[in-house]
Amino acid sequence: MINITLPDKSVRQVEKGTTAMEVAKSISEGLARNVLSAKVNGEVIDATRPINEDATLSLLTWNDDAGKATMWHSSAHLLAEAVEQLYPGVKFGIGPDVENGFYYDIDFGEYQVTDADFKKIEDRILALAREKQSFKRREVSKSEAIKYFTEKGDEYKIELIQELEDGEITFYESGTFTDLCRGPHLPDTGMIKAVKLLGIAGAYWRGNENRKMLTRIYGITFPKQKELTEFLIMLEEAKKRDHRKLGAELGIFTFSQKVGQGLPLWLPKGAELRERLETFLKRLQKKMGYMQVITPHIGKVDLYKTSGHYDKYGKDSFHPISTPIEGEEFFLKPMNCPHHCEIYSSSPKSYRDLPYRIAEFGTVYRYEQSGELHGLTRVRGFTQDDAHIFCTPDQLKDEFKAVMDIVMIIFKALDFTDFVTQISLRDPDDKEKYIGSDENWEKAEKAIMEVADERRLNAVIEYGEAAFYGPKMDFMVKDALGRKWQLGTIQVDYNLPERFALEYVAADNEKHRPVMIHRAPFGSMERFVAVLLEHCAGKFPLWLAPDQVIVLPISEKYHNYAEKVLNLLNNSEIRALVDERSEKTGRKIRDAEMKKIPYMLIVGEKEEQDGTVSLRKQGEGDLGTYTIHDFVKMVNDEIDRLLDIKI
RNA sequence: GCCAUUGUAGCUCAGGGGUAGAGCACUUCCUUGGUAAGGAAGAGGUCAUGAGUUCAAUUCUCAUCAAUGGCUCCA
Repeated sequence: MINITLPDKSVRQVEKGTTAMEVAKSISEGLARNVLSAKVNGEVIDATRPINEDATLSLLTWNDDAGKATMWHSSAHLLAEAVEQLYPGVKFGIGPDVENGFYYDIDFGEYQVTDADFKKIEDRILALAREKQSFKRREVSKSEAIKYFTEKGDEYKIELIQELEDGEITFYESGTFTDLCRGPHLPDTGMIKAVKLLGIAGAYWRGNENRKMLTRIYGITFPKQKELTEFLIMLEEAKKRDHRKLGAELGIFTFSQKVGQGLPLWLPKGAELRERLETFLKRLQKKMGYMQVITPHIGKVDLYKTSGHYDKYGKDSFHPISTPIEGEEFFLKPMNCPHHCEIYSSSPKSYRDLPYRIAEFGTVYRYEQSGELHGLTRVRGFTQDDAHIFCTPDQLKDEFKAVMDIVMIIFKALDFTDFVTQISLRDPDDKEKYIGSDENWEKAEKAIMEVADERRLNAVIEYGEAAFYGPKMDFMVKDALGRKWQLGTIQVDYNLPERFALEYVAADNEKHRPVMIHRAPFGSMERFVAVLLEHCAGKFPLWLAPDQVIVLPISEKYHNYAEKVLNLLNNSEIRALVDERSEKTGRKIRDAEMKKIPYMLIVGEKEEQDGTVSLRKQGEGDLGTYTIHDFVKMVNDEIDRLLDIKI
C-alpha cells in the first residue's frame, strides 16, 4: 500500500500501482470525467499512469493551466494524426502546447497547405476525437526509436532522438499515429469537443534560420463548443483594442509608404499625448536629480567603433552616411549612450559629481528586419526616454533601486498592474556575443541579482537575453492579444566606461572608473504609447486624454453660452471643444462617446439660465447638473488624484 | 531577412477581361431638436506601383512596394 496526499492534505491509502484516474473515480465519477492529467510529486503525468510510491497528487482539469496544456498537447497529436491521414508522406518536427493552444511543425514536401485546407483538417480532428482514442505510452530503446523513424522516413524525429539518452525515450501511440513524446496526454481524445485551426506560418526547424523552414499550423481546442465561441469573441474584442486600429481612429499616428517602413508619423493629437508623457517623466526626473541634455542624431563612425556597436550591428544597420570628404562617415545614432559618454568626459569628474545623471528623449534609428516591424511596437525610428547614470561602484545599488522606483511610479500612474520583471543575463555558453571581461560581467550580474533579491522581486531569469555590453532588468507588459513587449529597461554596464576610458577622481585623489546604468522607464515613446493604447482601449486617463471635455449645445441658440463655458474651461487649462454641428443631442452624444472623450457637457436653456452644465461621463452616462466651477474643480481633483505620486 | 496571406473611396467591405459600387465619414441645404445614429442632395477612386499577355487589364502572369499572422532578430 502507498499513501496519496491530496491537495486538501487528506491522505488515502491505495494499492501500489493505482492510477490518478482510479483515485479520481474513488472520489466521484463526475470528477473522473473531467480529469485531464495529474500532478504527482510535482510532475505532471498521464492520469492513467500507475503511481508506485507515496505521493502528493493533484488531479488536473480544464481549470488548471497544466490541465489545459495536457489537452492541447494531445490535440497537437490529433492534428498530426489527421494531417498524416489526409496528406500521406508528410514529416513531422515538433508539436507542443503553447499559451493559447498548440501547434505542429510539419514538412508537407511538395504540397502547399493553405487555410483552405483547415476545414478538412478540423473535421478529421473532430472525427478522430470522437473515436475516444487512448494514448498508449511505451518506453523504447534508442536504437528501436531510430529504427522506427528511419523506416517511416522522418529525419526530423531521428535528429531529435539522436540527442536523447538511451533509456529516457518514450513513444505515445494514439489511433494511427505514433510520436516521440514525453507526454503527458489525456486519458482519451473524447474530451476534445471543439477545434479551431488558427493560422499557418513558416517556422525554421529548431529555430535556426539556416535550416529548413517547416509549415507550422496553430490551433486550439476546447472541452465545450461554447468555450470556443467565447474564445473567438474574445479575439474579436482584442482586435478592437489593437493600437494600430485605435491609433488611426483617434488620430494618434500614421505611416506612409513614401516615408518608409517602420517610420511613424505622429499626428497632432499623438504628438500632444507624447509631450504630456514626456513632461510627466521630466518633472519626475528633475526631482530625482537628473539633468536634461541634447545630442545630435548622427555621430562619426569611430564613435560607434569605440562603443562596440559598429562591430556588433554595423553591417545589419542603416549604412553610414558619407560626406564630400573622402573617408569621412557618419552613423545615424542607434543608441544615445556613446554621445552621453562623451558628455561625461567633456570635463574632469570628481567623486563629488557622482552620481552624474543625464537624460534625453533621444531619437534613434535601427534597421530592424522588415518582417519584424509591427505598428508602433517595433519601428525603425523611435525616441527613447533615455538616461545614463555614471556612479561609483558603492552607489550602484541605490541608483538602480531609484530607477526601479521611477518605473513603478510610471506603471502605477498608468495602471499597468500586470507586468513581468525579467532579468536578462549573458548566455554562459556563448560569451563571444558579448564585450568585456568575465570579471565585469560577474560584477554587473551580481549587482542586479542582489537588488532583485533585496526588493523581493519575483523576477524571471533569462540567460542569453542580456545586451551585448551588460545584463539588464526588463519590465514586460502584454498587448491586447497577450504578446509580451519590453517596456522599461535598466542595464548595468562596466564595459562602456572602460571603452570610453571614463574616470573620476575619488577621495583618495586617485583616478577610478565609474559604473554606468542605462535606463529607459517607458522603453520608447512609440512602444509605450502602443501598449498604453491597448491597455486602456483608447480611453486614456483624464490627464492624458487628447480632448478632455466636449460641450454639446442643444441647439444653435445656446452656442454663445457653449463658447462661454469653453472659455472658462480653457482658462482652467482643461482641454475642451464645442460641437457646433446642427445635429440632435443624441447624435452629438453618440459621436463624443465614440471618440472616447471623457466628459460631455450638455447645455441648453436650463443651463444657460442657471449658469450650470449637465454632465455626462463617457461610458457611464448622465451624472446630473453641476456649476461650471464645481465641474472644473472635479476635473482638477481627478487629475491630481491620478498623478498623486509620492517620491 | 524567411514562410503564408492580403492590397478597390478617409474607414469597413462588395464586385469582376469591356476603365467601378454600398454603408459610415466628408460638403451643402432643410431641420433647432434634452442624454448613443433626423432628412435630402453632392463631392470623392490612375482599383498599391511597374512591366508582360490580350483587340481590350482594376480583374490574368511576373516583379516591386506596403500591410497582416508567424519564424528568426531586437543595442
